[in-house]
Amino acid sequence: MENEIKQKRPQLDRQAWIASAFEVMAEEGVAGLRVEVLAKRLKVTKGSFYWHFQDRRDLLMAVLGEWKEGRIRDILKQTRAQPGHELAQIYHVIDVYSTSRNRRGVAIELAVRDWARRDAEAAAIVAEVDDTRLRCTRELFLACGLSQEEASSHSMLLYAYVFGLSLMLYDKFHPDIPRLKRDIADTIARSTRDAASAA
Amino acid sequence: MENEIKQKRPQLDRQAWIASAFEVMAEEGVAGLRVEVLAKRLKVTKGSFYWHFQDRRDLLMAVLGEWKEGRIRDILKQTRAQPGHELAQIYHVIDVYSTSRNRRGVAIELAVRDWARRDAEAAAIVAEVDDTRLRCTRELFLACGLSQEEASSHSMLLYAYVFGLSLMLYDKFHPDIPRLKRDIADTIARSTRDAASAA
DNA sequence: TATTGTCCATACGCTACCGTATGCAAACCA
DNA sequence: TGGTTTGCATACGGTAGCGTATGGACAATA
Repeated sequence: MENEIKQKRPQLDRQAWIASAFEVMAEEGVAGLRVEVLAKRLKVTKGSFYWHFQDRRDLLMAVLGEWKEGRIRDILKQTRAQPGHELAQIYHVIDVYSTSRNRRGVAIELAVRDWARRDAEAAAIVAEVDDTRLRCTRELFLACGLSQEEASSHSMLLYAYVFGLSLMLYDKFHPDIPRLKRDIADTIARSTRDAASAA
Repeated sequence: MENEIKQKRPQLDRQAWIASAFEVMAEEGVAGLRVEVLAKRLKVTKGSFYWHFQDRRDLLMAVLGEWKEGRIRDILKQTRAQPGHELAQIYHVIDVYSTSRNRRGVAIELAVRDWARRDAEAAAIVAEVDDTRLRCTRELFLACGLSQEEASSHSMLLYAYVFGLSLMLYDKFHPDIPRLKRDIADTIARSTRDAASAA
């Protein structure tokens, strides 16, 4: 009876629902995150959903919590530089957080931020994540020799630039986008060296 | 019969619906832009709506068209500098397009861009607007003496920064945000002078 | 083998929408 | 003053979605 493969019910848990929720959020945004749609994806009915979750908001809050933890873990990891290699790490962060290398992550990021514009709890989480990220990159700039103020402003510029880029549609603008991005990364990171060497 | 004031029906036209649609979009995003909700706002029923518009998409396309025209008009206006004052104009653009001075406009901007992520027609419009804006600010940088490549990358950095900032929640990060923004504006605009004077 | 708990299906009521059909009053016109 | 057009109201059918209630299959347990 080899046709009986996978007759075992997957036995869903909250994690499976949450994982699937991230998928839908990346494609459709928070508004598209519907209980019955999600159920169809997982090939069960919403009866299952309401067993694992109290209601839709319960899922949303779980997604939010997981997103926060993941994002904070990630920024800590991406900004952990070997002493003396902080500048390289800055370039690395710019690269990793750019849309081209991280389409799915950016889509989720934008969905969460759009959500946060109308939901206080989501806004609080986003604020925490932003604060953490800003601090982490500031540390890198500080290690490059910038002053507190310079490091703060460069950190904010880096961060705003990366996510701002993900909002734009710029294909028509320039024939060599990769070069453009390199130049911009240089502008953000290199003025560092000027300031550092001037100090 | 002074109680009869304003018994005159406002006689709605497409413009009134479109204007109201922008309001709703700023608050709720495109997903919140529902025919019956809009009708309730205008104190009529959707019978009126379907007289002026073929369907919901008809309204959305009208909104999109108006948005595009307005944005292109605006960037042309904001980047029209008196010869010799291009650098000041760059600072002006950064200021005008920042969230704090233009909350409603930014909200609409984000709503449209969120929409564009899932709708090809909206994406085409956004691409046009982005291209126009990028070219306009590039002209300013060129007038400041930057090379083509430098002007392009600075234009893109300026633009991405401004809209990226509107995605962030950074109140906790720094005690003096205005100063931070000034420093960033200097970084974006001033490296201009370095490059120009170095040339 | 009866019992209980786990996990999901089915069926239901309810609301918010979309779009259509039709009625209707006021304004314009002849 | 009767007819036509304009601009909206009302009523209807249909879908999608939320949350609840309840039943049932299956596994572990006793």
